[in-house]
Amino acid sequence: MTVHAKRIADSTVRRLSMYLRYLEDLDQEGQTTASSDALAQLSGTTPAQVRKDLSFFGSFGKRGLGYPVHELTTRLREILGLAQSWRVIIIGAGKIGSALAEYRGFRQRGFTVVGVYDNSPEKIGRAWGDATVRDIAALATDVRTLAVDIAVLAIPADDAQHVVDDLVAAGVRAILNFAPSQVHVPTHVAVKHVNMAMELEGLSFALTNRGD
Amino acid sequence: MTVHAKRIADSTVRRLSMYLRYLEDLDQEGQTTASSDALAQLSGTTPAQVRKDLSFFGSFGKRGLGYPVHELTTRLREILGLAQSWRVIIIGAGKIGSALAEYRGFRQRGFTVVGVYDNSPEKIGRAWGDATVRDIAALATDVRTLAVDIAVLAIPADDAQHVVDDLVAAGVRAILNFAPSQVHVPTHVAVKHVNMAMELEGLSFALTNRGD
DNA sequence: GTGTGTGAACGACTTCACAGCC
DNA sequence: GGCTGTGAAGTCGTTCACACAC
Repeated sequence: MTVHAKRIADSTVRRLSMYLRYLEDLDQEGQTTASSDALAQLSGTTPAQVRKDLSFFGSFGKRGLGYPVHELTTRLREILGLAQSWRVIIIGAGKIGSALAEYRGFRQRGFTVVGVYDNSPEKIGRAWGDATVRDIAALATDVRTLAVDIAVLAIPADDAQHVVDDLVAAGVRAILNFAPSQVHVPTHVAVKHVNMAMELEGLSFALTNRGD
Repeated sequence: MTVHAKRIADSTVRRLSMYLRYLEDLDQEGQTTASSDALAQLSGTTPAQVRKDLSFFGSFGKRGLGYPVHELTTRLREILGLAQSWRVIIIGAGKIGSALAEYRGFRQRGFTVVGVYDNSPEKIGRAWGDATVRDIAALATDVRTLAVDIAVLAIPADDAQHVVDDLVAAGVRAILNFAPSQVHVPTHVAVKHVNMAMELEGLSFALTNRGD
């Protein structure tokens, strides 16, 4: 299963994620089919792109009709690995972490927070949602006992690489990094960066060079 | 000034932003020059990429030596439009917005929060950092009087397009969208998306298809 | 010798365009 | 008639490799 001849591009996966979101909406609205054109308009891409993206994984559509909404929704969940539940820890008991944990879609999509960590004595031991903030020193052992799949880093940039090294050593294979710094990992570890500052600077650049 | 023959790629701008971050560090450490190789290693890219990125804007380096750290730092700030201060409003007085406003780099880079908005009666009127949460209904007029450059959207996906339309009508030309939905804007408006759910799903995909 | 600047080669993603099927 | 699936063509970004400057 999920044997791909080609490596799937990052951009494709991102779009699949977006298609899924809109398909869920359509499904709830009772739509039974959706054309590549409709999906494209919703997700801000082109019909050809939608068809190409989906074609990497099979032929889900019916010519002359479009794609079966409910079926494709299920299929996309499988493809994205959302048919199962992922065990997530959040490192850094600050605003970002709690914004994430609070986010409805987070649980809805099968991500479960199984631990929250911080290095500040003031925060350790405090209640945090359903969980209790634990000492970051416990990470190495907890990663194994909690069977952690994904670690979310919401800590200062200077600490990021150090913590990542510990996580990787402990066996974590997926990291979502909110710290505004590049982290280095072995090839078998997947890392995604969310860098608000960078996006903001992208806007700054756009505003500055708008007149060209 | 800033007359570019070519359109600068988004990926290039993102890397410039990263180079700047590391150059600032190097500058503070007292480093006077940095090679493309050094910058590449810090930012997780290649030396050729660094040189190419910078070459779009001029010849800053000295052959055999590298790039002058302080000078390049200043130059990159100018290029990215960070030499000036940008006036930012945050829409949605929740965790995400406050995480952003709290972030040190935010102010440091010249982004100033000039207003915070929400539609919840419970939140309107409350203090929020230095500001007071205002009614989202005041947006249209405030955008002009406050001379807003950038609007940050930290509201539910369903409300995003509606608010964006209002913002665009009021003259905002740069939007940072944290809502997990695509928003449609005229071409003269710059939009960046930060979608945590999408990144997380990218990791889910990677974990699911790791064995390939 | 060391490291930049850059055209040329390469590779990857996107768009086109049309055959095929409903 | 409408819409998918997909090779082919096109476009855009990255990597190479080397002349050139310090």
